[in-house]
Amino acid sequence: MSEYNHLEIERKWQSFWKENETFRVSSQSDKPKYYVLDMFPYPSGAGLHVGHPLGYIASDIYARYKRLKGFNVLHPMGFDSFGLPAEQYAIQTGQHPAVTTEENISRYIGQLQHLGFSFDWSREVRTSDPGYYRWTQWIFSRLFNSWYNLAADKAEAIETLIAEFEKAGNQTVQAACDEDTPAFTAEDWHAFSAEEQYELTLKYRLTYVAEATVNWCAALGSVLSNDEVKDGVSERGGYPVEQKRMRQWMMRITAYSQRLIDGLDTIDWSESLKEQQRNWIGRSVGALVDFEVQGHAQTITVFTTRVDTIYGVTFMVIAPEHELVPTITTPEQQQEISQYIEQTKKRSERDRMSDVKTVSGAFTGAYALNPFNGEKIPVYIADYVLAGYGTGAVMAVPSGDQRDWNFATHFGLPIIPILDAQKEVALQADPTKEGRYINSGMIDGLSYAEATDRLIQWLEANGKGKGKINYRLRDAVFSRQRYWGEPVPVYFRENGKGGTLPYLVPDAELPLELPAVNKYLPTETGEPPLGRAEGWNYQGQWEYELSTMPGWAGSSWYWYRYMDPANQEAFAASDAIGYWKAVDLYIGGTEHATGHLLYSRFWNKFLKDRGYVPEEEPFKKLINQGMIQGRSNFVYRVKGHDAARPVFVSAGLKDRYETTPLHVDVNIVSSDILDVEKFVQTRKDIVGEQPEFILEDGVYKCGAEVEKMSKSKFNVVNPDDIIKRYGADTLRLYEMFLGPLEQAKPWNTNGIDGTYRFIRKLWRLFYADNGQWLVQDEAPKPAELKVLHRTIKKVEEDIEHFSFNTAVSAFMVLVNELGSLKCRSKAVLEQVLVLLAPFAPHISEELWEALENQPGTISTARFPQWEAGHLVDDLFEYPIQINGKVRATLAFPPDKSPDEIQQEVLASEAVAKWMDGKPVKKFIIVPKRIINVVV
RNA sequence: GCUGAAGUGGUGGAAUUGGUAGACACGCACGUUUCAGGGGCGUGUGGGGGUUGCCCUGUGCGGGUUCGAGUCCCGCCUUCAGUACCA
Repeated sequence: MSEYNHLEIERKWQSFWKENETFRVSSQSDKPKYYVLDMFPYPSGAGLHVGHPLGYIASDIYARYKRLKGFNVLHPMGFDSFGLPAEQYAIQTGQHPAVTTEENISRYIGQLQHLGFSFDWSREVRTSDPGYYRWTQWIFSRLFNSWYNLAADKAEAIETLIAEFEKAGNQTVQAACDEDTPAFTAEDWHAFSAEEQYELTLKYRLTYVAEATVNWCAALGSVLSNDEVKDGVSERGGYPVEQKRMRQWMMRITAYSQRLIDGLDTIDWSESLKEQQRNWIGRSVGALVDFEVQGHAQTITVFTTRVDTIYGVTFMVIAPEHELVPTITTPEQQQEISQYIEQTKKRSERDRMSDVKTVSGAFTGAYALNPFNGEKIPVYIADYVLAGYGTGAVMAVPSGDQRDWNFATHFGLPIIPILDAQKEVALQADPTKEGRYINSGMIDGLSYAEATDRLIQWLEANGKGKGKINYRLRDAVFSRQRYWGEPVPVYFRENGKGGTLPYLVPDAELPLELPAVNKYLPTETGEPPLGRAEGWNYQGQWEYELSTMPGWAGSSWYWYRYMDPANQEAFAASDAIGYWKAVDLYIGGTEHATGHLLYSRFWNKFLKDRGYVPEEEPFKKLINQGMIQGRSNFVYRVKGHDAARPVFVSAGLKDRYETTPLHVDVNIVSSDILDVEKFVQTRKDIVGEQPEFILEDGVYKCGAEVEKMSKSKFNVVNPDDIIKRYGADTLRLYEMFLGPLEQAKPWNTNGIDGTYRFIRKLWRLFYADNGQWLVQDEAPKPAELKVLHRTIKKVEEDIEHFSFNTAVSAFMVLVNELGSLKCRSKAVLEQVLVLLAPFAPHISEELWEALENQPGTISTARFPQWEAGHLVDDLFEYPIQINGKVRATLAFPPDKSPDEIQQEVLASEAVAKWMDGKPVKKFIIVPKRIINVVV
């Protein structure tokens, strides 16, 4: 083939790779391993758009590069195939989600293959395969059979906990457990029935059942996790979400809070992503302080990060939901309190968030006593205190906290300054930690750090409180009231007291397969869809759990399955895990920061604790590719015309009319100029019978705006069309060339011709326009070697830094220069192909094959290793600055000593002319840069 | 409010981390090719001036350090992303 035909070449090599299983990788090799992973996609019905492949192209370039560098590279792909859209579609059409999913996956695979990715498809996984979710269920069972030993700071088998209970009850055990766990001794334990003992262990297991306040989305018929709720509405669909108490499966992720924070320091992720996780976990160091309530036996415990402000406390505020509210409210205040609680309940979460300015609250009539000075302070309730954070009670310090200050001002409560460095606290709060304490009893005159230590010591010595680290992270809700997800491998058996207890389905009986149902909706009694399944019970008598696992279950361990995807005995064989260990490079979007990426780290740490995997962190390095946004085009319809005879005005003239902008399909717009004919043909719905177009400069220009790429905005660009027109190699290069990988950018095809031109220029280094073969077995010219090795070095560095856009630029320079040098040398052009193979694999393979097939040349190994680049410099030209201005240029060999250079420079006529006979004050040589002379 | 990132030509973006700012590409202009074309090739292209193998100016704004600053320091402004009655 002597003409560049991307369609033919790409088809040829894609089937070559497929038939030869070129990218199949073994888990046994003498080579060093490298694991490159993409976040696997949910196979949606819309197929891929040009934004999706961005990360896959980057990872593919890196994987191919690593192979050329002699690594054994694991680079798999699979599908996160449980999810909402297939189920919604099933509800509408009755088609089983498995069918929809299968169709979508086939389409995805086809599209991915057309991009020329080097995935090892023999390792493909799908989370909705029973052979896969068997092991998701198995991991769930391991979590159920584990507890978190705080003393050892790791998860252990539940048996070790039971052994402790038998020896010493639960008083010496340090464990992460439910707050309502009662105390018992070894004797108590032995006196309990088997069911009672079992029930107690449920309070310690890492996955457990609880009555939890959950985000209930009625429209979706399911609960959502906190990260699936955005601004009080569901992330998918934007439906309203309300708080509801329901029985739920929970994951005790909070046991891992500190380790999830600490682990961040050991991994190579972007600072912003780590920060997002840190904020989500929300560690705050502070203290618990017990306040006695006057006239009551109970105390109210508050959490504070500023114990040092304790002498500035002038009142206390507790959440309306606080358990002591009914107890401490005085009869006189009863009505006001009830009214306030009623009013709070009516306000949705969203209202509470949007309305942060209004001060509201109610006095309970009760007084608490400051443990340090016995001061009597009134106790209020207010909705700015959240029941779910800390202890649901705060000590209010109006001089140091603006919210407390607003509250105090509104209710006429006193404000006491506590630091000499505080600004006038009558005007506003000053949260400073500077200066020395005043009005502060035992800490008067101390600094912030001294005071905090002293106070916590006092609290602990007097049993009035203690230092405490608090986390914002909540245990994760693990139930979804949906059909298309992994069944929870649990059934319920009577406990002999009228209730039921959850028991695991034995491992040998996994997978617990998803049963058939007649409809994918909740039952009439409000049970999840699985309630419709006939005979859905264990051994014919005990009902299975009816909810399924959340979307993140299957994705929280999938990288291990790729290591050994067909294994029937384990989620992956230990020698495969021992070989691949963890993901070296993970590429994906930032939207999973507080979801998938956090849960995966949690499960990984758990699996490590229980000895199933070797590494504490699953993803060593993470790159977030930026989203490719759509660029929408608009036409402007003039208002006030008959719908059958609409008038459209070109963007430049639209200000002269009253217009309605309408999205127009970007695929019939080129450089913002509308293909009017196609528009009229394809959009009968808006053009009517006789549309009129007001043109400018003879064409109709569209308006444009950057928006998210979406079908409804008519701005989706399909990679298939681009591949057809320009080829996958061009698309790959172009997406990389578009800008830095991690940066969000709107899609445009403005520069794609330049990339296509580059590919054809490369082709013309090998074949002349008339199809004649140009490459000869001749010695490379020095200039060719120079530019070649400069490029190799640059590209190597760029790939290692994921700066693919500049690497592509370097290729363009290389090909331009070799073109003008009329390079014919086989040795040089071979290297060019190796260099380019990760980026544009099809054309590289094709030209490599052509090289091999030329008579008279010795066939070498198919794609040898990447040869390290080295600089070939005979002379280096230094611009010479005299007092800041470049006045001359001199060339020196790279090994010349600085002293010799200095002598020669000063001796040279060109320089002396500008120095005017003045003495040299400074002489600076920056190697390979510049020479600077100051006189 | 807090946290993180970023402001460079008409456009996307480079700049070896303190060393000739604007690489590479798009766009545009001119030229060229027996070029039908939106193709190929070449030249030019930050702004201003000019005696046209020259000068001045220039990286959001204002200062500073340095022989030398897009890059470092201080103070502002703007944009994007995440997050928030978190005690």
